[in-house]
Amino acid sequence: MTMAEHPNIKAVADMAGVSTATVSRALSRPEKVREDTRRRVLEAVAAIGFVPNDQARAFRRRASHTVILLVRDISNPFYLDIYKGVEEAAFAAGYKVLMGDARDDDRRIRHYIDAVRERHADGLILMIGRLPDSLRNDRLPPLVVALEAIAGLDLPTVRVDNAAAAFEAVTHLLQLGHRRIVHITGPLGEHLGTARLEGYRRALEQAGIAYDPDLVVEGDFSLSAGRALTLGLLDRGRRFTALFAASDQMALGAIGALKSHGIQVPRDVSVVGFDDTLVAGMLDPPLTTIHQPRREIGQAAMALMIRQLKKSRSAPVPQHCFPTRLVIRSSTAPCHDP
Amino acid sequence: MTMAEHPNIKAVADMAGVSTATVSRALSRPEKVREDTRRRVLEAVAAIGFVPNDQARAFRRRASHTVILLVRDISNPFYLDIYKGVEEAAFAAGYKVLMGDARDDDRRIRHYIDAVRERHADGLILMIGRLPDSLRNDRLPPLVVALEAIAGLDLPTVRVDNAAAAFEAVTHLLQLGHRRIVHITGPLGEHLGTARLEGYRRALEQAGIAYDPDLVVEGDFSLSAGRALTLGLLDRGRRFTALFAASDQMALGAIGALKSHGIQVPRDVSVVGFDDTLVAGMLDPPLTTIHQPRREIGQAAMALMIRQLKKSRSAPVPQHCFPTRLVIRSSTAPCHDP
DNA sequence: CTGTTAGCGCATTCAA
DNA sequence: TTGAATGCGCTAACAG
Repeated sequence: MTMAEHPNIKAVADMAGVSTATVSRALSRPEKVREDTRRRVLEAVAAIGFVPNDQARAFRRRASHTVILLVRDISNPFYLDIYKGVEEAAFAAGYKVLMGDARDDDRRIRHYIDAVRERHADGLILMIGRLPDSLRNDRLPPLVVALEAIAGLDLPTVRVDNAAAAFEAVTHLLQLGHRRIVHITGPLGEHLGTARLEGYRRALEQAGIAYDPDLVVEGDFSLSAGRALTLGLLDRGRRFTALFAASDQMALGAIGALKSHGIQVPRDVSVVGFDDTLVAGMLDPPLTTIHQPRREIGQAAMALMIRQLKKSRSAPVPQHCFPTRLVIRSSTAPCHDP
Repeated sequence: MTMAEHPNIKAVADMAGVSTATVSRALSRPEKVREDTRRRVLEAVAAIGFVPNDQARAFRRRASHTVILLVRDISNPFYLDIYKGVEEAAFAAGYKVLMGDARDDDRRIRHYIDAVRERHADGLILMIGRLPDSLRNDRLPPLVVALEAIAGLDLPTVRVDNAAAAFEAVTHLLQLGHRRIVHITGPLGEHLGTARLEGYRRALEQAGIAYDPDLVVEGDFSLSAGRALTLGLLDRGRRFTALFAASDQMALGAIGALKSHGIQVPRDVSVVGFDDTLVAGMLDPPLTTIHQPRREIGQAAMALMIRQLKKSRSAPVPQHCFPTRLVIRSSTAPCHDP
């Protein structure tokens, strides 16, 4: 007698001398089955080497137990720890995680949203700052937003206080005596960009320093933007003794640009980043930056997702806020400039 | 008349005045359906807002069109470009990619292998160096190995010539006049570790330099290992003018250890890494290292996977070999030591 | 080229 | 507590 390639619930039922319904119950809702029946079923399962076909189960239950984590740009190591947190929470709850790369491309974003309609996934954790207009009118699938905010949409969110974090970063520079502080922002069409800019302004205001638009340039979080914008400032002859970048990547680009002009960090210019990515501590000099508890944020986002999926869209929209922390390393120093 | 929450193929069939089979064909194998019938079906699809339930489709076809990419440690940015390549090839072919974190933990590895038995995925792309013994006897799911090798298993593989790459790296150091060259290896129980060590030995041999076991220490690719092992060598008073680490992470750790002893790179000691990760070029000094075409490797691995899934386990085991390239930056310099 | 029919494997009624 | 029967949505024979 040869064993079936993929024994099914029927084979188990036959061997255990019960019905398929009982096998199904014994496996999915053990409490609804008598002790010794359950034992017999489990023995048959083991004997036959039965593995439930989760594809069929998902089909029947209309739930895939899969969640998509959609990020801006997958090649940013920033997301790795987030993913790790999401994956851990998912793994523990029997969920799988699919990672999606939005690349600021409407077609790709749409594709991942559609994946829920096609039942590949039950919901999405968004780490992007906007949705294509073409989607705004559709009925959206279960969503959780992590570290971002999508204008006009009130969604369950895991966030940090970006303005407060930026305020702390800039205040650190002010306390070191800096007065002419450049800010390379994120995209100003999105919350991440405006909130950090807001913190920058508030810090200056509190210190009684006028806001100088010449010292503020709009970036997009990328290394190349950080480099190009800093070079632009230097070319235009802007004078400054400190620079606050809205991401470590841009801080990195800025440092490269400064070095290429023979400007030393932190001797001539202090630099603060945002994110505390892995590289931040390895740079020369190690970067002062804002740390976010990425792993915990990922876990919380997944927890929110699971909750939403279980409660079938309950009323209150949960907002989970995590603290940030300024990590002071060696890229910032007292201002020597009068 | 209200629209169904999730219109199915039957609704489309009714509206288009055809059978469900025709709708199915019109969508999955358009060439098997007459032009105008197809048009009518597509109109109905659009009118109704029908989205195929891929869960049901996968269930019926017994294929999930999902592949798992199982890596050693997800927090290593090295894998991001690989993932990107895999995802691109998958996206283009209508496949999804699930990323799994092995963490050198048998339970986790087993879990991801089981995911195929449970029909979550059709196969796995492995970037790990071993499988738990408990699995060796089982019938394994479709596998592709990328950049690694699993002892005793002859699997479709995308690889680079690690020995040749290491040979090139060490030869570079030899040409700079170095004679006492440390090698921090990968795990010597696995191919990645032994192959690179082999290249190191061959390079020394060709230069007529005796192999000195005191200069070779076994690491595990991690930053902390690089640091600790280098400190160990220094503590033991080993003298060397160059160091070849089997990963950038370990090179990073080594540089940190050297700096902490006041040893400058590359003035006092030249350092070569392996992988050309993002940080390599940003370090101070920028790291000389071995570059691997990660994105292409990811694409090739996915292509091999798809081929395997389509051809239902054909006979010849494809081996795809990619070239590596020594990227010379500033962490290596001529030897000043006699 | 198209329709009819029959399941895929499982979870869930409804009775017993 | 258990079994018989039903159908999720779709695709794949098989006829016509």
